Amino acid sequence: MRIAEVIVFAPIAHPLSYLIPEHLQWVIEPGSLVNISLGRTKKMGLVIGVKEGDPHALAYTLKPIVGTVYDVPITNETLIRLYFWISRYYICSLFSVLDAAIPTVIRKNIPLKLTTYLQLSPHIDGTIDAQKLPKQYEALEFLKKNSPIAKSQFLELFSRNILDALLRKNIIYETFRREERLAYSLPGLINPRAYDIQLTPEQLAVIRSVGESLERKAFRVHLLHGVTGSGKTEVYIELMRRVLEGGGSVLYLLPELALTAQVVEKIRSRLEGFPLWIWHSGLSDGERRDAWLGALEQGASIMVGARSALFLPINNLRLIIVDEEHESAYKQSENPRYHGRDVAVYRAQLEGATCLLGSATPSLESIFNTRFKNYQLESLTHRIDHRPLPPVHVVDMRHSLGETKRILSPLLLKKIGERVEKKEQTILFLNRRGYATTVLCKNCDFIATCPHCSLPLTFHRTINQCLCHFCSYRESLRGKCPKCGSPEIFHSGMGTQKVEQLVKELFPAATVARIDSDVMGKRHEFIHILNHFREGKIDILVGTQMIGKGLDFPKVTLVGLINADGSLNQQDFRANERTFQLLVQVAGRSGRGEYGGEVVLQTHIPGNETIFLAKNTNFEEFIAKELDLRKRFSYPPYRHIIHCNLSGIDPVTTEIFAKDFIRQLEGVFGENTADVEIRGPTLSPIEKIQDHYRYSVLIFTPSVSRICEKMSAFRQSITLPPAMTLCIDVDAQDFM
DNA sequence: AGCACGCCGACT
DNA sequence: GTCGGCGTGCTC
Repeated sequence: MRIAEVIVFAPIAHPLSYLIPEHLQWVIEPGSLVNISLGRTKKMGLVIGVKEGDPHALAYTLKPIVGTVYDVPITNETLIRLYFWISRYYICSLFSVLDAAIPTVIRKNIPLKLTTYLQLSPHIDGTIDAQKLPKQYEALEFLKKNSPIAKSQFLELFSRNILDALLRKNIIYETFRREERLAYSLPGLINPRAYDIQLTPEQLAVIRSVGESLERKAFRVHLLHGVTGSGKTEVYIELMRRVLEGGGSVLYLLPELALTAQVVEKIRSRLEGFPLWIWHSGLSDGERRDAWLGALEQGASIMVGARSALFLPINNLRLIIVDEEHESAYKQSENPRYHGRDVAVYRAQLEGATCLLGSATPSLESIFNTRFKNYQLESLTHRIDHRPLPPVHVVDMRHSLGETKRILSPLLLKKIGERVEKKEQTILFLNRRGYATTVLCKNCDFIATCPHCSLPLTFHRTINQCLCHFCSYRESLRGKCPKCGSPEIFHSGMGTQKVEQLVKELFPAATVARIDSDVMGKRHEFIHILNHFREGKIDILVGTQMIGKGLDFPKVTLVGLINADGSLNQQDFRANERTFQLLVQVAGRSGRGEYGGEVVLQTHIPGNETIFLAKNTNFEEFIAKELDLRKRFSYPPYRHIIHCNLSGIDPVTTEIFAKDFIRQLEGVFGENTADVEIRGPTLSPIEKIQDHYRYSVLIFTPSVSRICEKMSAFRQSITLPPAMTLCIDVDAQDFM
């Protein structure tokens, strides 16, 4: 008898076996979605394997599979291996992986939505008297120009009666068709520059190198480090073309959906004729279904999407591009807490495909991998047409007093004024991460730092002390700055609205727009603002880091970074890295066209090394310094961190449990071995969320694969006290 | 996840 | 005596 191994859509750690009934013998394969009964409830499951076996040899009786949801498998063995790997590596249930990997529309098998259309009959008997029946006449004239038309659209213009009359007279008839909801109908950005592309020698060299991997059809990872404005997208498109022409498919990943429209437009204009699909969280059920089934059936296609697109069953996948690979938005913050970039690399490995990671500011992890693993580094060192990187002016804001000057320095104001006069564009950029209550001396550059962790301390009002969240070191800094004199607890809080309002007051002649999370919620409004900005209808754009990524506006000649140091105060060993990336990326928005450009960077710590290196876009030196620092403290990328977050209502029992948790961990792994170092527990930076106190336990390890199985077993063995939750975050990106 | 079983408090 | 709380455990 044939037996199917089925993962049930229920939190069961283990696959269950089901009999394959005779009539489904040749239908069920790994990847088939099936209906099964579990206990006395009906459930859905995914077949992950089929084997020959004797059902009577088992201690329990097997139930038969009730039926299949589709007549074809909706996923494949490669993806099944990917699910298992994610579950193992990220220490989460298979159920949670499937939940993220297989969308509910696919699980529900919702019938395809048909839209009713109205079609003008080819032969019309007689005419309609324009005098007697003016409305019907009008409708007919309209239909002559607009047939076929969606019924709903027609009814917005004409009444129900008119429609019925025309139907009765057989002037029109109803038809049904599948809704057109391919990527092509996406409301997009206005087509960026139409061009005749002349690739630079540097670009050609990268294409040649990655092209070799594509031809070899063996797994390989390339990291493309190309300065802002160096034409990375052109390289991607050229490589995509090669893959598509050879009959392969491409997956193009972006860290967030705000960027998809722009990229899709660019690809569409350059790679016409190849099917292109979009995948992100904003799709409707129908769009999702179309994209999934389209990917499954169609070869030589392009899929542009967010990290969840990694789970699409793409036919003959040859190339995965991870754009802006350094972005921490690639990390999912709910279970399964996977990193899109790392899963992309693993999927490419399973597929025997090429993986291309690209960024102007690659992550330390990826740079590390080019040196110590097998990633191949590719570089684009020049901007297109040898345009220079914009000069950066650093403005010391420490002694700025007064409402206006505290936010906009005289230099920045002067330069904005010049742009407004010359009708050039300005982007003003706010670093929103600037809310941490770091202890920072206004007089000298002193930042209170933990002596054991090389991390800034956070001031806690409740205990009136500075605390390190990595090792619990605490220190009273009341009185004076240990370096000079007057200490002050500094926090830079200012919103985009405030800046917008101020700029409007100061430059009444200019058109000012703002993009922040409020606007981002509305996709159309966001695109609308960007279109207006591109068309030059907006002079000054104010926003947060959302506008700092990948956008290409040739007429921007000034970028102002209002609080460049905000993210340096973060309670996180990646603070330098994030700040550097942010500053370089945002500065890169300036001077992309033929007009040149410059950057004004306002900071309270002008002497800070990260800011200095970002000012000069000195990537090499930044990497050298930062890698050295990480090595000294054995932070990533030298070791991985598994962040365990324990939270409970009562602070005392939660802390006691956290300590007990560590004791048990040490029981499993030993106290400090080469494989595992355990730190904590410490109160989390956000110590209380919704009345739950949160404690962090950090596990440092050189290899997650070596310990994840033990971790998983450990997690299952412990019983959590009531109202206590445990989150395990492998390769955590933030420790809040 | 469901849905059982199971062991303790307040009700016809 | 039973109804019902939700703690623990199993589902091929």
